[in-house]
Amino acid sequence: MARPIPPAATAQDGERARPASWPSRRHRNHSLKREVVVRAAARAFNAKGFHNTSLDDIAAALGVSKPTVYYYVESKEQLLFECFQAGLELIREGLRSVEQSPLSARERLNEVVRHYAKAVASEFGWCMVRAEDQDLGPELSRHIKAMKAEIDRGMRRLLEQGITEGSIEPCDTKMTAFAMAGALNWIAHWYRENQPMTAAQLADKFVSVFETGLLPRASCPGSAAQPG
Amino acid sequence: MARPIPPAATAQDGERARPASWPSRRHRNHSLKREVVVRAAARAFNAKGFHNTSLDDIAAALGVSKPTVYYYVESKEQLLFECFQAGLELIREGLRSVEQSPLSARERLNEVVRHYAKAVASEFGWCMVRAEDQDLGPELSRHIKAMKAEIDRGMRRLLEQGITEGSIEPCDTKMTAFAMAGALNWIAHWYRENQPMTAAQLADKFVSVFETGLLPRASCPGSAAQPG
DNA sequence: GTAAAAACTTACTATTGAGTAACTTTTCAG
DNA sequence: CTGAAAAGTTACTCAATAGTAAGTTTTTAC
Repeated sequence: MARPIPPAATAQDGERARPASWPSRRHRNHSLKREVVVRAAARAFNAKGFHNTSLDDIAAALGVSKPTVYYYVESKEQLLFECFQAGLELIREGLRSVEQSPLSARERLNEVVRHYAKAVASEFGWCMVRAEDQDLGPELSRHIKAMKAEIDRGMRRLLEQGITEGSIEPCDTKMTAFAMAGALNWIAHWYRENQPMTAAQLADKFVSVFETGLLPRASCPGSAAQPG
Repeated sequence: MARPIPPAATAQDGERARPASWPSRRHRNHSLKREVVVRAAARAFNAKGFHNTSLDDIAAALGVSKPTVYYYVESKEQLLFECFQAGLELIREGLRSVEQSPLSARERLNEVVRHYAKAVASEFGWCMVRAEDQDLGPELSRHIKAMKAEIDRGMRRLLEQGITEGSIEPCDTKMTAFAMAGALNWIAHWYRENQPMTAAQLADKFVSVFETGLLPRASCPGSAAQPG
């Protein structure tokens, strides 16, 4: 009896399938299962919120008992942190991916926005965006804040570069970055309940919203196809 | 002994000072004190989050005992609901305030944005934005969702009108409304910790960010002073 | 002055849920 | 086959806290 965590869950939903057999053979890999646990936690937090989810819930969702969850993870706080981090890491990847790009700053920023939107629409999006730093101890909280600050700096720098090189309209870079990040973060609130489009389509929509602005520009020919 | 809730707290921080003596004389008015309790709850939730705030905390902040809080309010859930509602009501006021306005749809939308930003920067902003509907029963949750939907409809309608009349650049009104609301809601996350400007200044900044967009428009003369 | 209503108190109950101790089963190296 | 390590289990502890019961003080209507 006591069927362990179903290994199918690892490659089950979304995400490109993992190399199938990586560190050691069979399904008896600790870190792989740990990942499954974190993912289950993310889904549970997603559905019911952090404080309304007990570790018994998470265990039940996996078909195991609570101490098994503790066998893989140190505490509930740690579990939240991992979800947090997994989501933020997706965004940081987006920032790194354009570091060497020859595109204009605006196009690079758009690329970051696309990554960002997909990260927030992922299963970790809700945790990343909704988790309160008050639920993490000072250590972990500081770590998360540092990652967030890095993302903010990266976006502002792209805005500044774009303004300097002329691919982005001059603006208050701080407020613009805040507004963009806020709009993107908020996706986590509605996307899971209501998925009228794929994350990629959604990402493109947001790029377009950020680029356009409310003021009419129809009288300005060619502005929709700016160089860069 | 047992000094009751200090009436000074009502007019203590921010917000225009209340008429000082309104419904009945003396400080023995039930609904006035109830308001003080709700406001204290908002501040406490603001500081520590809903689930990390006990009713003992709120009572202590007011210098009374927990059953006194229950004397004014039915449950913790109700307390959250009131905060929620207080914030949303500020936004709805914004929407109503422009209903009869002769301004262009874009200017009316800007006015709504200004109201919205101020509401989110208020002491109820955090609750309104961060409270999870999972923390409210089905009844109250439905009520909140209805109010949110109304706000969304109002913003979309202004966008549509603006596009029709030419004061707003054509766009995907649904996504644009989502992005704007998200950016505004997110203000609640950073404004309380870091208040580099007044709520009014902040509101104007956001109006400007939404209007401008990232695509350069410098080559388009006169676009900054559109009619309407 | 006095009795009833309003406003608060102390001192509980009852539940939930994080985390652990101690024991059992499964897997696998040799 | 076998014993030790890995993976799980049952059955707890213990603290926090939402909410209440029952009694006390304060206010005010008359």
